[in-house]
Amino acid sequence: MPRAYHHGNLRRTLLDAAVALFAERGAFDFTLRELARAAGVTHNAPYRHFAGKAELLEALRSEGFVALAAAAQASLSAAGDDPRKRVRALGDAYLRFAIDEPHRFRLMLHNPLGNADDPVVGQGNALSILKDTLEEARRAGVVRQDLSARELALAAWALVHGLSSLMVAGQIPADDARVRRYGKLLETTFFEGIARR
Amino acid sequence: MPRAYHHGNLRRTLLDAAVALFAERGAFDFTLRELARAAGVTHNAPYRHFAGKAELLEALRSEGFVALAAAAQASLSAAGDDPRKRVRALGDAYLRFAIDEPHRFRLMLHNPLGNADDPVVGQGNALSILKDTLEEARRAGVVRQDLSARELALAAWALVHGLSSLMVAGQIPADDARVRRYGKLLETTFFEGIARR
DNA sequence: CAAGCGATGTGGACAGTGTCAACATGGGTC
DNA sequence: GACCCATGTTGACACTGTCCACATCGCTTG
Repeated sequence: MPRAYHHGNLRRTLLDAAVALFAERGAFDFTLRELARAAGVTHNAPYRHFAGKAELLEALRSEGFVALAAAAQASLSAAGDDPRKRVRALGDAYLRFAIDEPHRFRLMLHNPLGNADDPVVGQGNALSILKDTLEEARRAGVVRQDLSARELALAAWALVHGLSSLMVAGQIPADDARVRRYGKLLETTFFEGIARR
Repeated sequence: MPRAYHHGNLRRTLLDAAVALFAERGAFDFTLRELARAAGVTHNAPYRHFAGKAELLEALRSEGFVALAAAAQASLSAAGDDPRKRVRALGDAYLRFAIDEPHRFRLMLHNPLGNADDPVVGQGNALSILKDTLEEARRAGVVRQDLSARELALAAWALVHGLSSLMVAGQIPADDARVRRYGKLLETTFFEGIARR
Protein backbone atom coordinates (compact mmCIF):
# COMPACT_ATOMS: atom_id res chain seq x y z
CA MET A 1 0.00 0.00 0.00
CA PRO A 2 1.17 3.48 -0.75
CA ARG A 3 2.60 5.50 2.05
CA ALA A 4 0.55 8.36 3.29
CA TYR A 5 1.74 11.84 2.59
CA HIS A 6 2.99 12.06 6.12
CA HIS A 7 5.34 9.27 6.88
CA GLY A 8 4.64 9.06 10.56
CA ASN A 9 8.05 8.41 11.99
CA LEU A 10 10.53 9.48 9.42
CA ARG A 11 13.24 10.53 11.79
CA ARG A 12 13.55 7.07 13.29
CA THR A 13 13.28 5.45 9.86
CA LEU A 14 16.10 7.57 8.52
CA LEU A 15 18.39 6.77 11.40
CA ASP A 16 17.67 3.07 11.03
CA ALA A 17 18.25 3.21 7.30
CA ALA A 18 21.57 4.89 8.03
CA VAL A 19 22.80 2.10 10.30
CA ALA A 20 21.56 -0.45 7.78
CA LEU A 21 23.56 1.22 5.03
CA PHE A 22 26.51 1.48 7.39
CA ALA A 23 26.41 -2.25 7.89
CA GLU A 24 25.86 -3.06 4.23
CA ARG A 25 28.85 -1.28 2.80
CA GLY A 26 31.86 -0.63 5.00
CA ALA A 27 31.91 3.08 5.63
CA PHE A 28 30.28 6.39 6.40
CA ASP A 29 29.98 7.17 2.75
CA PHE A 30 26.23 6.87 2.51
CA THR A 31 24.31 9.74 1.07
CA LEU A 32 21.38 11.73 2.35
CA ARG A 33 19.44 11.10 -0.81
CA GLU A 34 20.00 7.39 -0.55
CA LEU A 35 18.59 7.47 2.94
CA ALA A 36 15.57 9.32 1.69
CA ARG A 37 15.11 6.79 -1.08
CA ALA A 38 15.44 3.90 1.35
CA ALA A 39 12.74 5.49 3.48
CA GLY A 40 10.54 5.90 0.42
CA VAL A 41 10.53 9.65 0.59
CA THR A 42 11.80 12.53 -1.55
CA HIS A 43 15.34 13.78 -1.34
CA ASN A 44 14.34 16.79 0.70
CA ALA A 45 12.17 15.26 3.38
CA PRO A 46 15.11 14.59 5.70
CA TYR A 47 15.61 18.32 6.03
CA ARG A 48 12.42 18.51 8.07
CA HIS A 49 14.14 16.40 10.72
CA PHE A 50 17.79 17.30 10.48
CA ALA A 51 19.36 20.60 9.61
CA GLY A 52 21.81 18.78 7.37
CA LYS A 53 23.89 15.68 6.97
CA ALA A 54 26.16 16.65 9.82
CA GLU A 55 23.29 16.81 12.25
CA LEU A 56 22.05 13.40 11.23
CA LEU A 57 25.50 11.95 11.81
CA GLU A 58 25.63 13.66 15.16
CA ALA A 59 22.35 11.99 16.11
CA LEU A 60 23.76 8.59 15.16
CA ARG A 61 26.88 9.28 17.13
CA SER A 62 24.90 10.26 20.14
CA GLU A 63 22.76 7.12 19.97
CA GLY A 64 25.95 5.11 19.75
CA PHE A 65 27.21 6.45 23.05
CA VAL A 66 23.94 5.60 24.71
CA ALA A 67 24.08 2.06 23.33
CA LEU A 68 27.65 1.67 24.51
CA ALA A 69 26.78 2.78 28.00
CA ALA A 70 23.88 0.32 28.04
CA ALA A 71 26.12 -2.52 26.92
CA ALA A 72 28.64 -1.63 29.60
CA GLN A 73 25.97 -1.56 32.27
CA ALA A 74 24.55 -4.91 31.16
CA SER A 75 27.94 -6.56 31.14
CA LEU A 76 28.67 -5.16 34.55
CA SER A 77 25.42 -6.45 36.01
CA ALA A 78 26.27 -9.98 34.89
CA ALA A 79 29.79 -9.85 36.23
CA GLY A 80 29.35 -10.80 39.84
CA ASP A 81 31.18 -9.23 42.77
CA ASP A 82 34.86 -9.66 42.22
CA PRO A 83 36.22 -6.16 41.50
CA ARG A 84 38.79 -7.35 39.04
CA LYS A 85 36.24 -9.37 37.12
CA ARG A 86 34.00 -6.35 37.00
CA VAL A 87 36.69 -4.21 35.46
CA ARG A 88 37.43 -6.97 33.00
CA ALA A 89 33.74 -7.22 32.11
CA LEU A 90 33.67 -3.55 31.19
CA GLY A 91 36.69 -3.93 28.98
CA ASP A 92 35.15 -6.90 27.24
CA ALA A 93 31.91 -5.05 26.66
CA TYR A 94 33.79 -2.16 25.10
CA LEU A 95 35.81 -4.38 22.82
CA ARG A 96 32.78 -6.42 21.83
CA PHE A 97 30.81 -3.31 21.04
CA ALA A 98 33.58 -2.02 18.81
CA ILE A 99 33.98 -5.28 16.94
CA ASP A 100 30.29 -6.03 16.57
CA GLU A 101 29.47 -2.60 15.21
CA PRO A 102 32.68 -1.29 13.74
CA HIS A 103 30.91 1.32 11.61
CA ARG A 104 29.10 2.83 14.51
CA PHE A 105 32.21 2.70 16.64
CA ARG A 106 34.20 4.44 13.94
CA LEU A 107 31.57 7.08 13.57
CA MET A 108 31.52 7.72 17.30
CA LEU A 109 35.24 8.23 17.35
CA HIS A 110 35.20 10.56 14.46
CA ASN A 111 34.34 13.85 16.09
CA PRO A 112 34.31 16.37 13.30
CA LEU A 113 33.48 19.27 15.59
CA GLY A 114 36.96 19.63 16.93
CA ASN A 115 37.46 19.12 20.62
CA ALA A 116 34.88 21.34 22.19
CA ASP A 117 33.58 19.66 25.30
CA ASP A 118 31.08 17.08 24.24
CA PRO A 119 28.07 16.67 26.49
CA VAL A 120 27.49 13.18 25.15
CA VAL A 121 30.78 12.07 26.56
CA GLY A 122 30.51 14.06 29.72
CA GLN A 123 27.73 12.39 31.65
CA GLY A 124 25.87 9.18 32.29
CA ASN A 125 28.17 7.40 29.91
CA ALA A 126 30.38 4.38 29.75
CA LEU A 127 33.35 6.31 31.07
CA SER A 128 31.66 7.26 34.29
CA ILE A 129 30.54 3.68 34.78
CA LEU A 130 34.15 2.65 34.42
CA LYS A 131 35.26 5.27 36.88
CA ASP A 132 32.70 4.14 39.42
CA THR A 133 33.76 0.54 39.02
CA LEU A 134 37.38 1.44 39.60
CA GLU A 135 36.40 3.50 42.59
CA GLU A 136 34.76 0.37 44.01
CA ALA A 137 37.91 -1.60 43.35
CA ARG A 138 39.92 1.11 44.99
CA ARG A 139 37.75 1.09 48.07
CA ALA A 140 37.91 -2.68 48.17
CA GLY A 141 41.66 -2.25 48.40
CA VAL A 142 42.58 -4.37 45.43
CA VAL A 143 44.19 -1.58 43.44
CA ARG A 144 46.85 0.94 44.30
CA GLN A 145 45.77 3.94 46.27
CA ASP A 146 48.21 6.50 44.95
CA LEU A 147 46.22 7.00 41.75
CA SER A 148 42.77 8.49 41.66
CA ALA A 149 39.82 6.59 40.27
CA ARG A 150 39.77 9.05 37.44
CA GLU A 151 43.36 8.31 36.55
CA LEU A 152 42.82 4.59 36.80
CA ALA A 153 39.78 4.87 34.57
CA LEU A 154 41.71 6.87 32.05
CA ALA A 155 44.48 4.32 31.87
CA ALA A 156 42.00 1.47 31.50
CA TRP A 157 40.07 3.37 28.90
CA ALA A 158 43.18 4.11 26.87
CA LEU A 159 44.23 0.48 27.00
CA VAL A 160 40.98 -1.04 25.86
CA HIS A 161 40.17 1.74 23.49
CA GLY A 162 43.55 1.34 21.88
CA LEU A 163 43.05 -2.34 21.21
CA SER A 164 39.52 -1.75 19.99
CA SER A 165 40.59 0.98 17.61
CA LEU A 166 43.47 -0.99 16.22
CA MET A 167 41.24 -3.95 15.59
CA VAL A 168 38.47 -1.93 14.05
CA ALA A 169 40.97 -0.16 11.83
CA GLY A 170 42.26 -3.52 10.68
CA GLN A 171 45.74 -2.99 12.11
CA ILE A 172 45.28 -6.04 14.28
CA PRO A 173 43.19 -8.99 13.10
CA ALA A 174 40.02 -9.34 15.11
CA ASP A 175 39.22 -13.03 15.05
CA ASP A 176 37.66 -14.63 18.11
CA ALA A 177 40.80 -16.32 19.31
CA ARG A 178 42.81 -13.14 19.20
CA VAL A 179 40.11 -11.12 20.88
CA ARG A 180 40.14 -13.55 23.79
CA ARG A 181 43.88 -13.79 23.95
CA TYR A 182 44.53 -10.06 23.77
CA GLY A 183 41.76 -9.34 26.22
CA LYS A 184 43.55 -11.48 28.74
CA LEU A 185 46.86 -9.89 27.83
CA LEU A 186 45.50 -6.44 28.52
CA GLU A 187 44.02 -7.54 31.80
CA THR A 188 47.38 -8.87 32.90
CA THR A 189 49.16 -5.76 31.76
CA PHE A 190 46.72 -3.45 33.43
CA PHE A 191 46.70 -5.13 36.81
CA GLU A 192 50.19 -6.56 37.06
CA GLY A 193 52.24 -4.38 34.78
CA ILE A 194 55.08 -5.69 32.73
CA ALA A 195 58.04 -4.90 34.95
CA ARG A 196 59.90 -7.83 36.42
CA ARG A 197 59.13 -8.47 40.04
CA MET B 1 55.69 33.31 -14.20
CA PRO B 2 53.30 30.93 -15.84
CA ARG B 3 53.81 27.27 -15.29
CA ALA B 4 54.90 25.25 -18.24
CA TYR B 5 52.50 22.81 -19.77
CA HIS B 6 54.19 20.06 -17.90
CA HIS B 7 54.23 20.81 -14.24
CA GLY B 8 57.36 18.90 -13.47
CA ASN B 9 56.50 17.32 -10.17
CA LEU B 10 52.78 17.35 -9.87
CA ARG B 11 52.47 14.22 -7.80
CA ARG B 12 54.56 15.65 -4.98
CA THR B 13 52.83 19.01 -5.26
CA LEU B 14 49.40 17.41 -4.96
CA LEU B 15 50.34 15.42 -1.90
CA ASP B 16 51.79 18.52 -0.27
CA ALA B 17 48.73 20.55 -1.12
CA ALA B 18 46.65 17.81 0.47
CA VAL B 19 48.48 17.97 3.80
CA ALA B 20 48.32 21.75 3.66
CA LEU B 21 44.56 21.63 3.18
CA PHE B 22 44.35 19.00 5.89
CA ALA B 23 46.03 21.36 8.28
CA GLU B 24 44.05 24.39 7.21
CA ARG B 25 40.59 23.06 7.82
CA GLY B 26 40.09 20.23 10.27
CA ALA B 27 39.23 17.19 8.25
CA PHE B 28 39.67 14.86 5.31
CA ASP B 29 36.97 16.66 3.42
CA PHE B 30 39.18 18.27 0.85
CA THR B 31 38.32 17.79 -2.77
CA LEU B 32 40.33 16.56 -5.68
CA ARG B 33 39.49 19.61 -7.72
CA GLU B 34 40.63 21.88 -4.93
CA LEU B 35 43.94 20.10 -4.88
CA ALA B 36 44.26 20.56 -8.60
CA ARG B 37 43.45 24.26 -8.28
CA ALA B 38 45.97 24.67 -5.46
CA ALA B 39 48.58 23.09 -7.70
CA GLY B 40 47.61 25.43 -10.54
CA VAL B 41 46.42 22.68 -12.79
CA THR B 42 43.12 21.54 -14.31
CA HIS B 43 40.72 19.36 -12.46
CA ASN B 44 41.71 16.25 -14.36
CA ALA B 45 45.47 16.41 -14.16
CA PRO B 46 45.59 14.47 -10.87
CA TYR B 47 44.23 11.44 -12.70
CA ARG B 48 47.56 11.08 -14.46
CA HIS B 49 49.14 10.38 -11.08
CA PHE B 50 46.42 8.69 -9.08
CA ALA B 51 43.71 6.34 -10.24
CA GLY B 52 41.26 8.26 -8.08
CA LYS B 53 40.77 10.01 -4.83
CA ALA B 54 41.10 6.80 -2.86
CA GLU B 55 44.53 6.13 -4.26
CA LEU B 56 45.72 9.61 -3.39
CA LEU B 57 44.54 9.13 0.17
CA GLU B 58 46.28 5.80 0.29
CA ALA B 59 49.51 7.46 -0.76
CA LEU B 60 49.15 10.02 2.03
CA ARG B 61 48.43 7.28 4.50
CA SER B 62 51.47 5.38 3.45
CA GLU B 63 53.71 8.42 3.76
CA GLY B 64 52.30 8.94 7.22
CA PHE B 65 53.46 5.54 8.38
CA VAL B 66 56.92 6.21 7.08
CA ALA B 67 57.04 9.55 8.88
CA LEU B 68 55.85 7.94 12.08
CA ALA B 69 58.52 5.28 11.92
CA ALA B 70 61.13 7.97 11.32
CA ALA B 71 59.92 9.96 14.32
CA ALA B 72 60.02 6.86 16.47
CA GLN B 73 63.54 6.06 15.36
CA ALA B 74 64.72 9.60 16.02
CA SER B 75 63.20 9.67 19.47
CA LEU B 76 64.76 6.34 20.26
CA SER B 77 68.20 7.45 19.16
CA ALA B 78 68.07 10.38 21.57
CA ALA B 79 66.84 8.30 24.46
CA GLY B 80 70.04 6.92 25.92
CA ASP B 81 70.53 3.38 27.18
CA ASP B 82 68.03 2.82 29.94
CA PRO B 83 65.52 0.29 28.54
CA ARG B 84 62.58 1.79 30.33
CA LYS B 85 63.42 5.27 29.11
CA ARG B 86 63.68 3.91 25.62
CA VAL B 87 60.21 2.43 25.75
CA ARG B 88 58.90 5.66 27.16
CA ALA B 89 60.59 7.61 24.37
CA LEU B 90 58.75 5.58 21.79
CA GLY B 91 55.44 6.20 23.48
CA ASP B 92 56.13 9.91 23.64
CA ALA B 93 57.05 10.01 19.98
CA TYR B 94 53.81 8.29 19.05
CA LEU B 95 51.69 10.60 21.12
CA ARG B 96 53.51 13.67 19.89
CA PHE B 97 53.08 12.58 16.31
CA ALA B 98 49.36 12.11 16.79
CA ILE B 99 48.87 15.46 18.46
CA ASP B 100 51.10 17.44 16.13
CA GLU B 101 49.46 16.09 13.01
CA PRO B 102 46.02 15.00 14.05
CA HIS B 103 44.69 15.02 10.51
CA ARG B 104 47.34 12.77 9.19
CA PHE B 105 47.05 10.52 12.20
CA ARG B 106 43.33 10.26 11.71
CA LEU B 107 43.75 9.49 8.08
CA MET B 108 46.26 6.76 8.85
CA LEU B 109 43.86 5.12 11.24
CA HIS B 110 41.01 5.24 8.84
CA ASN B 111 41.63 2.19 6.74
CA PRO B 112 38.77 2.12 4.30
CA LEU B 113 39.93 -1.08 2.66
CA GLY B 114 38.64 -3.33 5.39
CA ASN B 115 41.16 -5.42 7.23
CA ALA B 116 43.15 -7.06 4.51
CA ASP B 117 46.73 -7.34 5.61
CA ASP B 118 48.39 -4.04 5.04
CA PRO B 119 51.99 -4.16 3.90
CA VAL B 120 52.56 -0.64 5.19
CA VAL B 121 51.95 -1.77 8.70
CA GLY B 122 53.72 -5.06 8.35
CA GLN B 123 57.37 -4.18 8.01
CA GLY B 124 60.05 -1.67 8.78
CA ASN B 125 57.55 0.36 10.72
CA ALA B 126 57.06 1.87 14.11
CA LEU B 127 55.57 -1.31 15.49
CA SER B 128 58.61 -3.40 14.73
CA ILE B 129 60.83 -0.74 16.27
CA LEU B 130 58.72 -0.99 19.39
CA LYS B 131 58.97 -4.76 19.38
CA ASP B 132 62.73 -4.64 19.05
CA THR B 133 62.99 -2.17 21.88
CA LEU B 134 60.91 -4.37 24.13
CA GLU B 135 62.98 -7.35 23.13
CA GLU B 136 66.04 -5.43 24.31
CA ALA B 137 64.33 -4.67 27.58
CA ARG B 138 63.37 -8.28 27.92
CA ARG B 139 66.92 -9.45 27.34
CA ALA B 140 68.16 -6.85 29.79
CA GLY B 141 65.90 -8.54 32.32
CA VAL B 142 63.90 -5.50 33.33
CA VAL B 143 60.56 -6.82 32.14
CA ARG B 144 58.70 -10.04 32.79
CA GLN B 145 59.79 -13.04 30.81
CA ASP B 146 56.51 -14.89 30.56
CA LEU B 147 55.24 -12.62 27.80
CA SER B 148 56.78 -12.48 24.36
CA ALA B 149 58.21 -9.28 22.96
CA ARG B 150 55.37 -9.31 20.48
CA GLU B 151 52.79 -9.42 23.25
CA LEU B 152 54.52 -6.72 25.22
CA ALA B 153 54.66 -4.55 22.13
CA LEU B 154 51.01 -5.10 21.47
CA ALA B 155 50.03 -4.06 24.97
CA ALA B 156 52.22 -0.97 24.81
CA TRP B 157 50.88 -0.08 21.41
CA ALA B 158 47.30 -0.42 22.55
CA LEU B 159 47.95 1.75 25.56
CA VAL B 160 49.63 4.63 23.79
CA HIS B 161 47.47 4.36 20.73
CA GLY B 162 44.38 4.50 22.89
CA LEU B 163 45.45 7.71 24.56
CA SER B 164 46.51 9.20 21.26
CA SER B 165 43.23 8.35 19.60
CA LEU B 166 41.14 9.66 22.42
CA MET B 167 43.04 12.92 22.43
CA VAL B 168 42.93 13.33 18.69
CA ALA B 169 39.21 12.58 18.69
CA GLY B 170 38.73 15.26 21.30
CA GLN B 171 37.46 12.86 23.95
CA ILE B 172 40.32 13.87 26.18
CA PRO B 173 41.75 17.39 26.12
CA ALA B 174 45.24 17.47 24.69
CA ASP B 175 46.93 20.44 26.34
CA ASP B 176 50.62 20.19 27.18
CA ALA B 177 50.14 19.63 30.87
CA ARG B 178 47.78 16.74 30.35
CA VAL B 179 49.95 15.18 27.71
CA ARG B 180 52.85 15.12 30.15
CA ARG B 181 50.76 13.94 33.06
CA TYR B 182 48.99 11.19 31.19
CA GLY B 183 52.19 10.09 29.53
CA LYS B 184 53.64 9.46 32.94
CA LEU B 185 50.43 7.79 34.07
CA LEU B 186 50.61 5.36 31.19
CA GLU B 187 54.24 4.62 31.88
CA THR B 188 53.44 3.78 35.46
CA THR B 189 50.49 1.66 34.48
CA PHE B 190 52.41 -0.19 31.85
CA PHE B 191 55.42 -1.04 33.95
CA GLU B 192 53.96 -1.34 37.41
CA GLY B 193 50.33 -2.21 36.84
CA ILE B 194 47.57 -0.95 39.01
CA ALA B 195 47.12 -3.86 41.39
CA ARG B 196 48.01 -3.26 44.97
CA ARG B 197 51.37 -4.69 45.97
C1' DC C 1 -17.66 20.50 14.09
C1' DA C 2 -15.48 23.52 10.82
C1' DA C 3 -11.61 26.57 9.76
C1' DG C 4 -7.14 27.35 9.46
C1' DC C 5 -2.37 27.06 10.74
C1' DG C 6 1.92 24.90 11.42
C1' DA C 7 4.39 20.74 10.74
C1' DT C 8 5.72 17.61 7.27
C1' DG C 9 6.65 16.14 2.48
C1' DT C 10 7.24 17.53 -2.76
C1' DG C 11 9.34 19.43 -6.91
C1' DG C 12 12.60 22.17 -9.03
C1' DA C 13 16.97 24.55 -9.12
C1' DC C 14 21.99 25.48 -8.41
C1' DA C 15 26.76 25.10 -7.70
C1' DG C 16 30.07 21.78 -6.93
C1' DT C 17 31.93 16.98 -7.01
C1' DG C 18 34.35 12.45 -8.90
C1' DT C 19 35.15 10.27 -12.95
C1' DC C 20 35.22 9.11 -18.01
C1' DA C 21 36.58 10.02 -22.91
C1' DA C 22 38.67 12.54 -26.55
C1' DC C 23 42.04 15.79 -27.65
C1' DA C 24 46.49 18.83 -27.15
C1' DT C 25 51.30 19.38 -26.05
C1' DG C 26 56.03 18.76 -25.70
C1' DG C 27 60.44 16.36 -23.69
C1' DG C 28 63.17 12.38 -24.09
C1' DT C 29 64.54 8.54 -27.16
C1' DC C 30 65.87 6.26 -31.78
C1' DG D 1 65.42 15.88 -36.34
C1' DA D 2 61.04 12.97 -36.12
C1' DC D 3 58.11 10.53 -33.38
C1' DC D 4 55.82 8.64 -29.28
C1' DC D 5 54.07 8.42 -24.87
C1' DA D 6 53.60 10.54 -20.54
C1' DT D 7 51.44 14.49 -18.95
C1' DG D 8 47.95 18.13 -18.97
C1' DT D 9 43.36 20.13 -21.03
C1' DT D 10 38.53 20.53 -22.33
C1' DG D 11 34.04 18.92 -22.24
C1' DA D 12 30.57 15.99 -20.49
C1' DC D 13 27.73 13.09 -17.23
C1' DA D 14 25.42 11.52 -13.27
C1' DC D 15 25.19 12.56 -8.69
C1' DT D 16 25.44 15.12 -4.35
C1' DG D 17 24.07 18.66 -0.42
C1' DT D 18 21.37 22.42 0.18
C1' DC D 19 18.13 26.40 -0.80
C1' DC D 20 13.49 27.91 -2.24
C1' DA D 21 8.59 28.01 -3.15
C1' DC D 22 4.66 25.18 -3.06
C1' DA D 23 1.42 21.14 -1.66
C1' DT D 24 -0.80 18.40 1.69
C1' DC D 25 -2.47 17.10 5.90
C1' DG D 26 -3.63 16.54 11.20
C1' DC D 27 -4.30 19.01 15.42
C1' DT D 28 -5.86 22.91 17.77
C1' DT D 29 -9.00 26.37 18.62
C1' DG D 30 -13.07 28.85 18.38
